[in-house]
Amino acid sequence: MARERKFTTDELFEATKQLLLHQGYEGFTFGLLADNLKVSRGAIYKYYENKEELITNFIFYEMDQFLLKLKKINQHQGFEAQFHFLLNLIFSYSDIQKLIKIGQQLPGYQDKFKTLHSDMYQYLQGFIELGKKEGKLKRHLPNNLILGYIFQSVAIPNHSGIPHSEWASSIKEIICHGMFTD
Amino acid sequence: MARERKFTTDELFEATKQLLLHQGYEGFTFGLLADNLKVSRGAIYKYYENKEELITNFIFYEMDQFLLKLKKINQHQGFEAQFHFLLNLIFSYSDIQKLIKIGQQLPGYQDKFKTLHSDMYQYLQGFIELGKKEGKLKRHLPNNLILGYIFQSVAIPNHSGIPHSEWASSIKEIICHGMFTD
DNA sequence: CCCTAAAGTGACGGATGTGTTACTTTGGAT
DNA sequence: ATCCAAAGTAACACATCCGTCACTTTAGGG
Repeated sequence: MARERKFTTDELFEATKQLLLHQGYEGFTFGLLADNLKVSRGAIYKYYENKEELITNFIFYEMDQFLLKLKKINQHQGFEAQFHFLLNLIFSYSDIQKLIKIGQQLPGYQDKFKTLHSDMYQYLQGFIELGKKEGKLKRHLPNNLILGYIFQSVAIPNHSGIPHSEWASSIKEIICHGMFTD
Repeated sequence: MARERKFTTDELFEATKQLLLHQGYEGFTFGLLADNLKVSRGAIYKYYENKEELITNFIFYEMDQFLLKLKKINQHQGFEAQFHFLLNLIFSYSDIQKLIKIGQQLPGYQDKFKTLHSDMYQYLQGFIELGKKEGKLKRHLPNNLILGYIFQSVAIPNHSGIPHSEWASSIKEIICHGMFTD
């Protein structure tokens, strides 16, 4: 009963993601996006009223995906297992941090993103507390610093082309035991 | 022999810095900048041909300032002293990482920034090697990961308002000895 | 086969940013 | 007092992006 679509929502979101990561919020335009999808600009307006609505929808979608997987952390028994699950998850969603920061730029949504972000941190407080209770994590370190530290670690640029597995395991080691020998 | 200026280069650079950090490269405009300086847009064109030239000049200036201080690292004896000097320096220049990333967006200057960046890393190789030679740093960790890690650590957002001194010393501890107890 | 409704197009008017230029202001030198 | 050159202004022409709207295309149901 209708004409065939020239792009799917998945393709739209993927193109949006790439553009956002490479151009940032201000550099993102429907023109570029339409070019990417080989479609006219007007076609996108059939689905989203404006750039803000599209980006908001997209980033909330990405965060939902991430939170969904994050909540599986409780399926793992013991702090150590949860810790490795979390690190692997963050590595596989290494772009999410950047996207959240872009989301915070959205006019009128700063609050929503702030609460979403702090909800996430809140949700992980239990994980941190478990680590401290099990005597694995140093008690005197602020919880939010520990979490921020873990999330930030994936953003370190790997210019020198070190293989991913070596890179990841090195980071894990520094997070756990530091870069000093003693 | 000339009229009094309404803004100094320092004021211009400071306003540029704030705008760049808050709006990003694409969101930065001469209009906003002129408003900030309470001056007409045209006045800025008396000194810089366009936005790209201004931003390029500004970021190179900032990096030069940073590199100048960085080179004082050799005035400190021993790895440990150099390590704390570097960390304190990075904390006091916590914006420079963001600015460098913006610089990498400058069309036609990616290469220049890449080499500048890798020069900086190159310059610090000696420092890392010293740490390894003194037996302080773990030998098997890639040098560039260690450096990237140190530089990245100041970017962790301190939302919960923990005092700077506690924040900084906690970060130092994690970098050195990790967040695990053993 | 024809009609319909969803999908897509292209051109519009408005807003904003850019770089230029002719103009005015101003302070020191003669 | 006058002149000049640097400093600043304001308006212009140009480009880009935005959101809209009247239009065309196309697949499926009757």
